[in-house]
Amino acid sequence: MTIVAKQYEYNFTEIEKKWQQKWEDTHIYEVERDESKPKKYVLEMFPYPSGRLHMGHVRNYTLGDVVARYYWRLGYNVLHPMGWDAFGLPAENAAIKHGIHPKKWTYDNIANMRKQLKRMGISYDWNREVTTCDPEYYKWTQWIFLKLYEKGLAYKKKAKVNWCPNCKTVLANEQVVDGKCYRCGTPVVKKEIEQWFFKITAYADRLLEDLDKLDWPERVVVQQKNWIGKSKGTKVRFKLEDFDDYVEIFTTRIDTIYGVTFMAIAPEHPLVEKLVRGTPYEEEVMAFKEKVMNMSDIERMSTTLEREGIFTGKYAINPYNGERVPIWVGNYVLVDYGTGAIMAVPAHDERDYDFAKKYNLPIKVVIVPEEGEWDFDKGAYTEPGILVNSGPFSGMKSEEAKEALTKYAEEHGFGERSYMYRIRDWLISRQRYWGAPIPVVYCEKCGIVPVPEDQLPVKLPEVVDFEPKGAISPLATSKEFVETTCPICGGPARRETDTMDTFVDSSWYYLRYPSPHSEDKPFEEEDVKYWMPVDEYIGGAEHAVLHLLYARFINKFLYDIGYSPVDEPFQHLFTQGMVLKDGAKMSKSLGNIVDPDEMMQKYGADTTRMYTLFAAPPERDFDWKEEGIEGVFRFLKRVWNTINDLIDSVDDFDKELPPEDTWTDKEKELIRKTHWLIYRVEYDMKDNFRFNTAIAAMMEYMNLFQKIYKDVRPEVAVFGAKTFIQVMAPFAPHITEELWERMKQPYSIHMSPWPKYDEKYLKADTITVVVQVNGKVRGKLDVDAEISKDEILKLAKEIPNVKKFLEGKQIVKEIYVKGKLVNFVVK
RNA sequence: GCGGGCGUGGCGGAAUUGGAAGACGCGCUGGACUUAGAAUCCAGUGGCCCAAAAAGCCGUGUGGGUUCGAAUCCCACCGCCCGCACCA
Repeated sequence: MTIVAKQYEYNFTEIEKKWQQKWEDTHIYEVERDESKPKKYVLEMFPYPSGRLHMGHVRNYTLGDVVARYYWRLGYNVLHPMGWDAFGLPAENAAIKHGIHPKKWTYDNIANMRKQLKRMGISYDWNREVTTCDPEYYKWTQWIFLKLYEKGLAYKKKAKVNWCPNCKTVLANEQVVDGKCYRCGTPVVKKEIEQWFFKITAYADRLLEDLDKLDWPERVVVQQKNWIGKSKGTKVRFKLEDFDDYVEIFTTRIDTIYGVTFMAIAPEHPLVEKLVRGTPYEEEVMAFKEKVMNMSDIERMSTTLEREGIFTGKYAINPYNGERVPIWVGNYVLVDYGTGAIMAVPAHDERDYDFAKKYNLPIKVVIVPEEGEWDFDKGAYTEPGILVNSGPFSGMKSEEAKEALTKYAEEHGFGERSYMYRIRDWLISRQRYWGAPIPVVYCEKCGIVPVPEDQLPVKLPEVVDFEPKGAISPLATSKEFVETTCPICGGPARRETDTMDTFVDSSWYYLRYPSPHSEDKPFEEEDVKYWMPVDEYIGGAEHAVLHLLYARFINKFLYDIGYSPVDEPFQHLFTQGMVLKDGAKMSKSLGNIVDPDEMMQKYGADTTRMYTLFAAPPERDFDWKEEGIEGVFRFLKRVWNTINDLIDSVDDFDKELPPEDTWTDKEKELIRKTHWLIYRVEYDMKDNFRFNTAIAAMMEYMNLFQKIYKDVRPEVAVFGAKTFIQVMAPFAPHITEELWERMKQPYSIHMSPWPKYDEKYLKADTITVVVQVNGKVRGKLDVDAEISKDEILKLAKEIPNVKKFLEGKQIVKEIYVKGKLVNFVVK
C-alpha cells in the first residue's frame, strides 16, 4: 500500500489568478477566421446583466467551456464568444428606485459579471464581446426593423393586446403564461392600442417544417410545434337566411358536416350585432356578450368554465343538405382562432355535445365506428369512422370523405381546403425607455416614414423621465427626442416613442459575434459564411417558444434577403437542467441562494466547475449539496498531491515509454487504464455531454494511479499523469495548466493535441467470464480472451459450485457469449 | 383530457444499449496517524439468513408477458415532473 508521504499546498487562488492572467496576456482564446482549418461555433445563451452570476449561469457556461476547449484540442478553430442581453426592464426599475441611470446601472453590472466570468476561467474571446444596448449594436437591430418594414413584415395596427399593469407595457403572446406576465406573474389585461408587429406568421410553415432538420431536444421541438399549432381542414361558408351574407367556419372534421345541428359564433364576432339588431333577441344577446367580454383571460381560459350560450334568433343554411341551422353565440368559441365561428356537431364533438345537452339541441349521428357500437347517450363519438346519414357521402370512411367533401365545396364555390395556425404575429412595441427605439417617424403630410438607413442609429436620449406613464413610453417626455423633421418632405414630424421588445435584440446576436466590429454592415459575409451555423448552442429550456423561435424567424428572414448564409442558426441545441437548493429554485425570497463568488473563494473555480458537471447529467436538474462540492475538492487535492509527489521524483518528463515486451503487470495495467480513460471521456463527450460519467472515469483512474504509480517505472507514471491531466484540462483548466508546467511541458496544455487511445489496449488479454446455470450466476472464470467455446464450456463445468447445480440434471442448451458469460440451461 | 419524459441503495447517480445491478461521489461504520481534533490514508457498506464466513434466497414503482437470460423489449396499472389544453 502506497501512501502519499507529503502534502502539497493546493493554493488554488494563486494558481487560478496566475493562469487567467497568462491566458489573457498571451491571447490564447482569441480566434480569427481561417479557411484552412475546420471550425466550431460554440455558444451559450448570453445573460441579462443583472449584476451577479448565479449558479445556473455557472453551470451553463462551464458546459460550453468544456465543449469549446475540447474542440480546440481536436484541432478546430473555435469561436466561443460572450456578450450581454443588456436592454430591459430591471435597468429602468433600478433607475426609478435608486436614481441610477439605466446605462450606468447596466454597464456597472456588466463589468462585475465579466470579472466573475473571467474568474471562472472560461475560454471566451473577449475581443468579440457584444452588448445589445450599445448604439453600435442596436443600430443594426433598427436596421433589421427597417428591412422587415421594407418587405411588409413589420406593420402597425390597432389591436387588443396583452398589457401588464405591473411592468406597464404590452407583451407578446409568447410572453404571457397562464394569463400572467412571464416576468413578474401579474395577470395581464387586454388593452386596445396601436402597436408594431412582426409578421412571424408568414414564416409559420417554414418554422414548422425546418424543425425536422435540427438536432434539438424532442421536448423543445414539440413545444415549438404546439406553439405554431398548424391544423389542416376545410373552410365552409354557410349562407344566412335573412341576409345576403354568410358565416364562415373552419373545421378539421368536414366529414361530420351532415351532423351539424347548430352553429356557434364567438361573442366578439362582428356578425353578432348585425344578426340581432332590432330583434327581440338583441337585449339578451348583447348582455351575454358583455358578460363574457368582461371576464378576465384567466377566468375565460379556465377549463372548469361552463359552456354557455344564447340563441340569436337567426338561421344559416348548410350548403351540403340545405338544412336550416340555428345560430348561437357560445362562450367557448374563440374569436382569434380560425374564423371565430364553428359548425357544431354534437354527436361527434364533446364541447358541442355538452352544449347541445344543456340547451336541448338535437344530436344527429353521422359517423359510426368501423367496428363495434357506440352509445350516444353517454357522449360524443369523436374518432374517425364510417359516414351515415350523409347523403351521397354515406358509406365512405372519414379520411376519404374529408377529401370528397372538400372537393365538393371547392367545386360549388362555398368552401376550400385551408390551414389554421395558433401562432400570432409577434407584438414588438414596448412602452418603456431602456430598449432600441423603433426607427420610424410620423409626418403630418407623409404619414409613417421609416428613418433612412444612413441616419441610424436612432439614439436613446440620455435624459428622460423614467416613471412609466401608462400606455405612453417615457421617451414621449423628451421633447428633443420626439420632435424631428420628416426625412421625405423636411416638414415637422414626431418620432415613434415605443422601443423594441428585447427579444428582438437577442434574435440576431449570434450573427454579430463573427464580425463584432463591423461598422457599415451588421456582419461581414465572409465571416458568417465561415462561422455559421452555431454548432453547439447551450442554454435553458425556458426559451423554447421565446428566444429560440424568434431567433429562428429573424435568421430566416435575414437568409431570405441574402444576409445570413444559413436557414437555421442553431444546428445542435443542448438544454441544461436547473441548479436547485433544498429541492427548490434558488431565490432571494426563499433565502436558498448559493453564491458563485463564495464557492470560488472557498474551493476555487476548478472545483466549482467540476462539481456542477459531476453532480448530475447536464440536462437534468440537480440539488446543490455542500458535501458534494467537498467531495470534488478532495478529488482535486488528491490529484494535486499525487502528481506533485511524482513530479518531485522525476527529472526527465519527456522520456518515451519503455518497449512493450518489458512492461510489468502493473505497468501494463496502468497503460491500459490510461487508454481506457481517453476512450471513456471521448465517448461521454460525444454522447450528449455526459460529463458526470466522464469525471467519474477520471476519479476511477486516479484511484488506480495513486495505488500503483510508485510501483512502475517513472516514464510509465509520467505517461499516465500527463495523459490524465490532458484529459482533465477542459474540465479543470487551471490546476491542469499548473501541473503541465511543473512537468516542464510547453505552454499551453489547452492547445496541446487531445491524446489518442489505441484500440488494442482497450481489450484485456484475460477476461472474466460469468458462468450461469439457468440464468443464475454460479461461478466465474478468468480466462484468455481468445479462448474457444469448447474449452470454456469444459472449464465452466468443472467449477465445483457449477458442478453442484448441474448434478443430476440434463443440459438442454449451452450458451457462450464471447468474453461475457456462459449459461447452461438444465432440466 | 392530450403529448413527452422519468421511477434503481440512506442520498446524487452508473450499468458501453438484452448478458455479473448498484461504477463514481456523498453519507455512514471500523481502523491507522495524532495528547486530541481537523486534514489525510486504509478497509467495509443493497436487503434477508448466519456468531461469522462460504453457500443460498430476495431485490431496479406494481402486476403480467417475451427470452437461456430483462433495470433495459411488450401489455396493463400506480406515482412524479414538463409541455399543451374549449384550437373547432
